[in-house]
Amino acid sequence: MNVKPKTVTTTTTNRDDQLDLIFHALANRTRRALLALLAKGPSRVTDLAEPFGVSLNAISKHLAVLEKAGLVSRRIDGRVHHCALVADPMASAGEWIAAYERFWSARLDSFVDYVENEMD
Amino acid sequence: MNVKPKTVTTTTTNRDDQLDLIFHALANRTRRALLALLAKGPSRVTDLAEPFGVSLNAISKHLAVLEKAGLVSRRIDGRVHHCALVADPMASAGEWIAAYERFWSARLDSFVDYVENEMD
DNA sequence: CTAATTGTCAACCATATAGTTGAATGTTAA
DNA sequence: TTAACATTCAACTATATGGTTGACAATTAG
Repeated sequence: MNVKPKTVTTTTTNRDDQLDLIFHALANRTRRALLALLAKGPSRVTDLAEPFGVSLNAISKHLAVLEKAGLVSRRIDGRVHHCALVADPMASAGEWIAAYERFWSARLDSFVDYVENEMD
Repeated sequence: MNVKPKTVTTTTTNRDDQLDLIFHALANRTRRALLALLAKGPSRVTDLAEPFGVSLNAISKHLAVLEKAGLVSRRIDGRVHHCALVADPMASAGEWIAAYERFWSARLDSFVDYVENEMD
């Protein structure tokens, strides 16, 4: 008796925490642009910062936010940090959004119906 | 010459502004829960607030954020405000995310390959 | 060894967020 | 007409955000 498990498999962060972090990370255009850059391949912090009109420090902070959301990984090689895109967490966000797909496909469907019946 | 158009079709908010608003709106679990409620049908503000352990005012503010992002519409009928889900803007966010799908489908693909070749 | 490079840390600032309480507005019901 | 109801507005608090500058630690190059 009283054998309820102590390790509750709390995945450290539950789904809501994770979605909070991911959506928050995506809610900034500079961070989205950083992800777009990383989609072209891994890159050093300085190179990532170069296209933006803000300080290296600001980019460093943005990368920390992305890292916390699991969207960026980092390999430290001497003094240079190589950052890489980790898109997997976006799948969670995408799935969450996809659950609402039927609510916006309706309009499209009626447009399709309209087009399909236009020959009448 | 010098006939460049003056009305640049600035849709008042450009795509980045819109994504900022949408992702920010989604980056809060209470607001996501509100959208989930509204997915079941339109609802009055008071009814929306009832399941949450926060003040009506807090919910009122969350609804304002969702409205600003275009995710909620409101029909005022006397003293009661009827809120409804407007999922369409989610499509933009979904499309943005979908552009990264190939970066996480890789893993899934190799799993599919593995399964498909398991008979060898 | 010294100097330049890479990147973070620390402190600071202005603004935004999420929440509160209390008052105000408008609407419906008794 | 008065009282209850449905919401927002206003003011306030605590914390987070995005940015800055300057210092620091570590690595590499001259």
